[in-house]
Amino acid sequence: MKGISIKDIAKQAGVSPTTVSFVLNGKAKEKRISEQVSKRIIKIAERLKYKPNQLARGLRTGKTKTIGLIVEDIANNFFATLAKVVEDEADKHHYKVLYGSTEDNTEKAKGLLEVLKYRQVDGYIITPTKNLDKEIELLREAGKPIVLMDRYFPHINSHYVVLDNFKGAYDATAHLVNQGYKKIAIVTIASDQTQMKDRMNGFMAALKDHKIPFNKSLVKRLPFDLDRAHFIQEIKSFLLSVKDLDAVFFATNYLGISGIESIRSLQWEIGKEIGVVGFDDHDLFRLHSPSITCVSQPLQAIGENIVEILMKELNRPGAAETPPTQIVLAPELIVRDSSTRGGGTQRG
Amino acid sequence: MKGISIKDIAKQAGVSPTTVSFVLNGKAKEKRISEQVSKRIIKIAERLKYKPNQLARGLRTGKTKTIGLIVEDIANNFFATLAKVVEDEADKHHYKVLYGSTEDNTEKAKGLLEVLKYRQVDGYIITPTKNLDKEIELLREAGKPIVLMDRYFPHINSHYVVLDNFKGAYDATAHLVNQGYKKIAIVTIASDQTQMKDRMNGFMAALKDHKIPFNKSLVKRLPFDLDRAHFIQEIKSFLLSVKDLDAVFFATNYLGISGIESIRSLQWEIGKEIGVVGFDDHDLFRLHSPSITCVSQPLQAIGENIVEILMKELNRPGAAETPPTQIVLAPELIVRDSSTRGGGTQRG
DNA sequence: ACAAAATGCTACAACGATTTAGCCTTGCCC
DNA sequence: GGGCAAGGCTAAATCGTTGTAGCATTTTGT
Repeated sequence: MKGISIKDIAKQAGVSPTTVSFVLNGKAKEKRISEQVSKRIIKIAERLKYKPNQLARGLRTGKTKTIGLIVEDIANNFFATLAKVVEDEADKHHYKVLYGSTEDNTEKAKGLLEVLKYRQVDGYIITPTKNLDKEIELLREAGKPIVLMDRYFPHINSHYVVLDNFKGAYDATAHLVNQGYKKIAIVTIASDQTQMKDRMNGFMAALKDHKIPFNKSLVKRLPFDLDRAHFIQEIKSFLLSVKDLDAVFFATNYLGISGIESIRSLQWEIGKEIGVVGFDDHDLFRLHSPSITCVSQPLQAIGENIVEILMKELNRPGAAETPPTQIVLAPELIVRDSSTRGGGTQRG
Repeated sequence: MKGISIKDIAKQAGVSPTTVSFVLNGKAKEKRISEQVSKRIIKIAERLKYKPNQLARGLRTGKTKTIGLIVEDIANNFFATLAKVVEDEADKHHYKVLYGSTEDNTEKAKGLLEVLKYRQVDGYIITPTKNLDKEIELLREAGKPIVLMDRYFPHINSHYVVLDNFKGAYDATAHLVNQGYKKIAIVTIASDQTQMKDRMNGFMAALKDHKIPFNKSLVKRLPFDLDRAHFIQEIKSFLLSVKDLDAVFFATNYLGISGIESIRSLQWEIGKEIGVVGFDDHDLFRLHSPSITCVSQPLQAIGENIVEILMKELNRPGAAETPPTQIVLAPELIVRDSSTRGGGTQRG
């Protein structure tokens, strides 16, 4: 039941716990412990399969070798895949991950931060929610390494790794225009956060650059916390409300999925009657008939960058403030059949 | 930087840390601390936003309020969704979750167990790998609460929550037979673990009960650790190798996805030329054209049961061994177009 | 009025590690 | 042989919390 402690080893080796600690932490030379004693201690430690109690160590050193990962929803493919990358990368540095989902709810996010804080995690990877800037500032002031992901606060000088959402949306929209679509709508999430704003701006910029008239009736903003049935219902009535609708850009993966369902239940032929582009790649987009064009995020690179930045911060000496590393990765537009005018007829 | 400790409160309140601890742990009455002092302490604690250091508490009490969740792959939809349910349920009991992915590799799993152990997690939720029985026994003997999921070891008397995999596969196969399919193949993972064995057995039992001849050429067992391209390649050549193949049952979600890709690259019409049933539901199965029939697991119920059992164990007094709770949940066969002979022609 | 019981609180050890300060030898130099 | 340095180790404090044992003081019972 009780684990092996440093004392047990000390007793068996006939030395003090201090000596054992020195040896096991590789400070034998530095602390002038004889080879003889060192070897004996190491042998005993191995025989007893000694593993230091991380709680005790953490209490003493202030380092828990744990990072907190706050995502929007761990069940979402995008975040789950990222969690895997983060897990793997963190593991290389012997860190473990405590995760939590905010469901884009600021109160939940605050709660998570609090819990992670008093669990003394060493660093944070945060997908922030709307009003989390204050809390993040406080953490940062407390000297805790933080890397924001997916979105960030422009007025906060923090590390972050995000997608070039503007470019993602711009490319998607420009692609639709180049394919000959004239009346392009966007279905997005009602949110002031950077990732959604940038997508919206990218969409509008592309229209403008291609001299396509824009008006507000082409935009549908939905609340984040609808269930699927309501998403579908809202999207359907929106699509029906736009005259001569040509194509639609869904600004998140789950909107894309619900969007496809909506369009299908309207019995419109995707790629023929209506062009579709989604966000984030997904098995569904790849294998749907017709396959769905999408803006794909480089998940591996995102995760690697996040952990790399965090590790650098964690190993940074003392309170030396480093200038924030802010990485904006390029998306890839994966062109598939849903946006290439498969040769079919058009409605209207 | 430094957090507020019990000592800070003690100092401000002019009492001893012991008193503060008693009050803050709700033992004021029991330990006969006056109302006056109690209130004062509580007020100060609130003002300072005191949060107990969980490391220190864990070190002292031996309880970390953390559970270890070992899954096969957190990026897999099935496990990610379950991780969400576990997170939510654990949160209700103020537990946090440390996760890790085994990739079905026993060495990785052992490593994870070790790490979780010396991080003193209170309980474990484990998706075991092949030879993990020994380690699990050891943990159990050490009195650690453990709940296995997705699969279990028949010779180990442990708690577990699994699907009735036999029934899942049986129902799927029987359904195909009832739809008139005669030559039904199975693509599964080469594994001796219960979940795969049961699926295999369910498949065979259904064939037998329906007097459909069985032979080994109808079975393809693939190693778990292939990448998608190789899965597809293997599945394609297998499908081509079976004479008069009618229908195929894919025994895991990722095999189903690769299976669909394989069949499509063979240009066979799913649901018409070949019946298909997959395992675990997925957006792709629901929205594929044609939609894919599948055996669906009750994820919410699985997660709830797991956490419920674990919490019961965690609150169990001392070493009182409880008889293991072993829950086998019924799957639901979701019948869709891929297995209902959409009226099209058949090959051959 | 005096012992016994109840009240209200605290000192201190412990959890398991790390780390600072320092103790005793032994060896060396002149 | 006296002083100094180096060598080889350890005592004890510390991290923040909990919990046992116990110390005063007041109240109660007879």
